[in-house]
Amino acid sequence: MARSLGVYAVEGDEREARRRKLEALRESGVNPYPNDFRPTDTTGDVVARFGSSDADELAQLDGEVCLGGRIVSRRDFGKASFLHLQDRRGRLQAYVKRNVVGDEAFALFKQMDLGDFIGVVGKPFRTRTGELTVEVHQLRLLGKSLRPLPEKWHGLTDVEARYRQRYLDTTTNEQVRETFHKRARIIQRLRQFFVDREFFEAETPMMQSVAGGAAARPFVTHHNALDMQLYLRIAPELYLKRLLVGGFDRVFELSRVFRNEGVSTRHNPEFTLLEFYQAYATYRDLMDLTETLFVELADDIAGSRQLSWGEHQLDLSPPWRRVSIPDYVADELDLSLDAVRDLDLPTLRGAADGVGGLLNQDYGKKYGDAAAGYLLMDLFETIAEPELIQPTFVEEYPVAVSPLARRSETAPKFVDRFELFIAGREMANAFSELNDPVDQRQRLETQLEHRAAGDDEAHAMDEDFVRALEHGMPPAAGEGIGVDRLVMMLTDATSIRDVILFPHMRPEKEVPPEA
RNA sequence: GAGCCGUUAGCUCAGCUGGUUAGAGCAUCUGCCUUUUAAGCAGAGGGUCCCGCGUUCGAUCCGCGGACGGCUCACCA
Repeated sequence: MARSLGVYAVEGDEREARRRKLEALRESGVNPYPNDFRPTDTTGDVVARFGSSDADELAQLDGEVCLGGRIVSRRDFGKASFLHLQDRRGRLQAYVKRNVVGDEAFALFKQMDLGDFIGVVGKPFRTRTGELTVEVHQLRLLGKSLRPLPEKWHGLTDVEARYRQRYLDTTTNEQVRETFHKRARIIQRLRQFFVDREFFEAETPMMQSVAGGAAARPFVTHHNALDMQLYLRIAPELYLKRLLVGGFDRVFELSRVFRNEGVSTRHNPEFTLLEFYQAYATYRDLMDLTETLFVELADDIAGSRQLSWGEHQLDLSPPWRRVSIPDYVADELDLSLDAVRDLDLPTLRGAADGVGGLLNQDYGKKYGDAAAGYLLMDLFETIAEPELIQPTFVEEYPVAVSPLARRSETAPKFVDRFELFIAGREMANAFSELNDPVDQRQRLETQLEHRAAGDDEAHAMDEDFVRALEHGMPPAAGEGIGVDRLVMMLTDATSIRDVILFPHMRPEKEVPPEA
């Protein structure tokens, strides 16, 4: 305790001053935290109504406006003061004069600080400099703030503080608020897009006894009453397909999944995934749908199909480029297309030598075509991904890396699948769904072999899922879209933490205690 | 998980080759100020220089270890 007094003496200084004001208010009978004030307007309403009125027009008004918000700046004079009030719609200047509000209210106002929530009633006018301002007739303290706001000019720029104390970031930085408003609108547009097309919105289990549907490590938890291990889902896929079996032939889910993996500018352990499944469609149909969706979003959110994302200038105008993996690899590395399509391991190994530094890392864990499939993917990613800047559908994936996708009828070692790349990032993953239960069981058993051989990201077996397929699933195509990355693209964010309100952080070593 | 960089007042930042008492602006406190908007003027207070160990007569500064963060890479969406 004595120690913390020393450590936090400085901040305590300002907080001490605010506490004293708080006590003084209470002693004079003022409740510093009332909840009986009802604003009838917002700053946005006032600007919309009076933003184009000149000083004379405003002078002839006889109505009042009533606002609630936080004091985010103030400029004091002896017997008057200007302040800016910020609410959900923006900020507006207010002018407090002692001879208007009265001595008592003005004395109270003098005790108010930056960061306090207040309610004001007053009349709009224009200042000498022409700024729309509310002349305050009455004011109330609605919520006392005991800690200082970040510096007014630079705002809060310390990245760590911005993420850990997002409330300060959003209070201070208008752009950040805008980004999250855009995110909310994107979520709504996504939902509406699928509802409009008669997709059923599903809510499937977040806690699963088998974490299926993707290749990723799950978070593990425990259910006490049932004394059983549960996993946070890594994907909703297997449940959404059960719904295809169950008669919902168009379904989607838009919510959180959890993957126990690294944190980076592109990864957060929990992230938002949109998955949708459409019966009687193929992955090719979903290409068209995806183009339509992205273009609608770009038009609405960014106002253009020409986007700037970090260092890249993007053009989302359809149709987008399509690239076949075996074609591309054979062409770029001057290999026999037949050998590549046949997943000929010696051919691919030889090519890997040429690419350099990419040989047999842990392909020993996999067998036969699987090893060749993984190798082909590594080859492709190494040589092609850096140039997948403009929207590109990459297609023809090896069966081994796609255990839930439908086998191609023309190239049986490949599946009917695409991934969408933009700015080198994977934005979507889609395929014609495997609805052959015999093939599905076999594929998952192969995954189990990989798992037994040490690949802890191999897919798990889900017996009930296979049983569901045995009851019959309509032919369908499904897709997953990484919503956070989509938001990043549409808001020109380079870190996923800039589009997630409360990104994952290590715990602080100590939160400063009460002084 | 690896590499590089960073951490100084509540906030934004200076701080020379290791040398007396670590500075500025904003914020806070006191006084003045009724059209300001990074308001102004005068004054005051506020620091475990991220933590620990070491080197040194002496460390915010150099070395080692650690914590947290950023970027890049790896895994992935």
